[in-house]
Amino acid sequence: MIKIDIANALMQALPISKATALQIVDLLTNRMKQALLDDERIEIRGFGVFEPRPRKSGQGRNIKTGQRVDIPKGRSIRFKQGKDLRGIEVK
Amino acid sequence: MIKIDIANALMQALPISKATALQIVDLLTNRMKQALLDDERIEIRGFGVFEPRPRKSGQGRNIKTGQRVDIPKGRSIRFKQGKDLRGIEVK
DNA sequence: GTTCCCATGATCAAGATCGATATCGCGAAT
DNA sequence: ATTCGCGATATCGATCTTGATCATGGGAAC
Repeated sequence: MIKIDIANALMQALPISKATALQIVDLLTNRMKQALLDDERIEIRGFGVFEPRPRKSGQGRNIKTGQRVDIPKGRSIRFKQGKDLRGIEVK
Repeated sequence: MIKIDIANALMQALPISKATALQIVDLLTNRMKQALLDDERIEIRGFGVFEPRPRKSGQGRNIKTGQRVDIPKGRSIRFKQGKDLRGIEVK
């Protein structure tokens, strides 16, 4: 599923054009990006929670040279699946 | 940021009611949930990728009883942040 | 606006999994 | 059709994962 698929789902359920649907998707993702970049957590019950969290990790490895590389602390976004997505049966 | 905040952002940018905005948010999250439950990956360039993946884990521990608990293989949703969310500066 | 209900966070340990890097091929997005 | 983000890959330390229970607050009903 990619952006277009989501937009299609939207325009099928609402009386809007695909262009508008795409606008909406972009709008939402942009707002969410802003929030996450602003270190704000996003919680949508039933779906999941996006939580920006500091990462200190340690060191990785440069595949080319094989040498170790220090991984700066930085920050990562953790997505914790909500109840509706938990307990998924293994197919 | 919670569902209402997202809906507000939507209604501020588009000529729609808050009720409609909420509908849209629910619609999107529901469709995404369906896709994920259907073992489908969701990719939105720049934002991130939701990827259902099998988990085999091993065993955890029940805090109450202190006894080990077998962690069933199940499935988890991994969210990999896109380029726009990577390289977040540490504040 | 106000209230009620139930999803979520925190907590334990230990083992599975992730993340960062560089390059290229593929495919998402325009 | 063009552009440019993403997957795959290797290593290994940091981080996530599960279950039970209470407190908190998301979010929906009134």
